[in-house]
Amino acid sequence: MPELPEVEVVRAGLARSVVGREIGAVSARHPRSIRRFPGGPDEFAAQLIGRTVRAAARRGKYLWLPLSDDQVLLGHLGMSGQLLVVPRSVPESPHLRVLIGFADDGPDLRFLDQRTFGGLWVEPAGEAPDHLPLSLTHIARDPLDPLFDETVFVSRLRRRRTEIKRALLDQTLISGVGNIYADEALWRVGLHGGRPTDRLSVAKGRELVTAIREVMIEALRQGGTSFDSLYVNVNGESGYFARALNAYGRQDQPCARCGTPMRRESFMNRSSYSCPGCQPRPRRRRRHGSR
DNA sequence: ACATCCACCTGCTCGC
DNA sequence: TGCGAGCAGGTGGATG
Repeated sequence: MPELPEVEVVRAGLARSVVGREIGAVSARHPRSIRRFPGGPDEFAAQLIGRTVRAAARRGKYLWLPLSDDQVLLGHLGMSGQLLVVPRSVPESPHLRVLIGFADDGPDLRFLDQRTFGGLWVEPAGEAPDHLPLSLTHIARDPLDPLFDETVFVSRLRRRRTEIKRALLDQTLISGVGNIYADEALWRVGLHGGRPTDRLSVAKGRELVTAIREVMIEALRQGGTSFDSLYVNVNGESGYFARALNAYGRQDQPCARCGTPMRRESFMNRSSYSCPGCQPRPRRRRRHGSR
């Protein structure tokens, strides 16, 4: 899926292209894409038509558009979702799931989603300034959020009894990190993802946060990571960070730091990439209570 | 509360 | 060419 940098690219595009516009016709073409909205397609459209988009917000990998009347249009791109801003004359793609038109007859907002893991829904707004809706309160602040509390994150991380990569992918601990940026950040600080969280020093924890933030900011500057046309901005354009990746997808290629061929391991039913030289596997955890 | 696993989908690539 | 297996950037809900 798009991780934080890719979602932020989309949010910025929405801020430029749809804020201030009144929603016109709405058509939900696939019930699965609005499954998180209890009312079904007609009610979904009714909740949107006539309302004006006030802002474009994001937390982690979730996006939302605060609307007039204290409602928000929420979205998650899942593994393959796209939010595109396209002129009405552009033919519909076979993966079009939700079509949102505007009263000004300008470009549509189209939600495309090949695998339908993503979705859109409408919900009452939360409190200002962000209007974070209730369904997102379990999502932790992300490392680019000015209110992200690094000290709290590191201490929660060290209280966990799990592996560091699992923890990074847990959106209730830190949001926005997915499989690519977890591997990139772990490579940068020389940690294997299997290292136990409760034996990480505070200093190393802070280093890790810095690495996550740095790799995300660099990716953002390059428009995000795109291996194919699935991950694009609202204008359908790919980002260029894929060429700057040091870990993800680099199995058997030399480590950019030490030259050792990179390894690929299976983890949580997905792939993890790391350097055997810079990121040694942890020794087996000592039994609890032993010394 | 916390930790872990799996279902939910489509489409592409690879080996036979 | 065809076919099955394996793989893909995520999450919520069910289970311990």
